Amino acid sequence: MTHSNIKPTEGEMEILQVLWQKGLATVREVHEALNKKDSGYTTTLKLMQIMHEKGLVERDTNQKTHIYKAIVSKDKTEKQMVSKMIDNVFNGSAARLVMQALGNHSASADEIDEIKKYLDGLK
Amino acid sequence: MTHSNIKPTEGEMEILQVLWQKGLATVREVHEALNKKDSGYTTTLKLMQIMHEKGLVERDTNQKTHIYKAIVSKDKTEKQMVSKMIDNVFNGSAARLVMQALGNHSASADEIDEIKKYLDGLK
DNA sequence: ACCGTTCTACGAATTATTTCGTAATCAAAT
DNA sequence: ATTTGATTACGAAATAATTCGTAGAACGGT
Repeated sequence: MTHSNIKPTEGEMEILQVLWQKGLATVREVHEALNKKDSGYTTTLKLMQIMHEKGLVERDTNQKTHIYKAIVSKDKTEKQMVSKMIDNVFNGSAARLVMQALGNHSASADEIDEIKKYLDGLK
Repeated sequence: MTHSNIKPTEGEMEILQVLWQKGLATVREVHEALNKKDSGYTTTLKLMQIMHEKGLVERDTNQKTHIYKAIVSKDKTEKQMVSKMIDNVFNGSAARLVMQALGNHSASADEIDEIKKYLDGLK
């Protein structure tokens, strides 16, 4: 691998979610989006500063209120997390993960159809 | 929920894998199964002792060498981890997780067929 | 009985992650 | 100008997870 193995922590992951969804956001916006009653504003701020050091996000500091943006791609990060779970939890079998996901999480008939279509497309 | 929300750490998860696979195992056996060059025997021991305190595993201490066994069910634990990931990473969409898992290289044609069969069975 | 090996117990060091308190800065409103 | 409120920076405490060192008990072979 030439490139960084990103491993966002759980807290960082939550923040990334918000950034991916919003595109651009201030710390305040992120903090309110995840409305955590258990932790304060400066906690979110600190996390985002650390994420900046790690290169997970970039920010525009021209204004007093900085504007953040995810650098890591949603797709890549998701793939990585899924890969890790397949390895760690399902001994490398993607199929087992899929079945566990479907058996459990009351996938709707629509979702199932969608997945079948997707599977057909794979061949 | 009446019942415990188990959240094995990553290290604990690795050990559970081994226990699920072997059924019964000593610390030594577990430690060699995960052949970590980066951490010693007593680390594995300590982890397993902590898992015992947490009620993740039980052990037979009649012999000098204790024999461990997972208490938490493989299926339930897997479901929980998958659920958590669906919520945390895929905003509640099982389908998105599935597609991300399959979009990966990791699924072989055989696996895909297996999944399709499984999907048919769901209806 | 003794020695060498293997095991458990467990405190403590290390590392990672999250959380907060406080100071300094800036902007807006009075 | 002064105050008020929102912001960043950042050290440090709090919490969680991993790792190790060492002591003591148990076992097997000689």
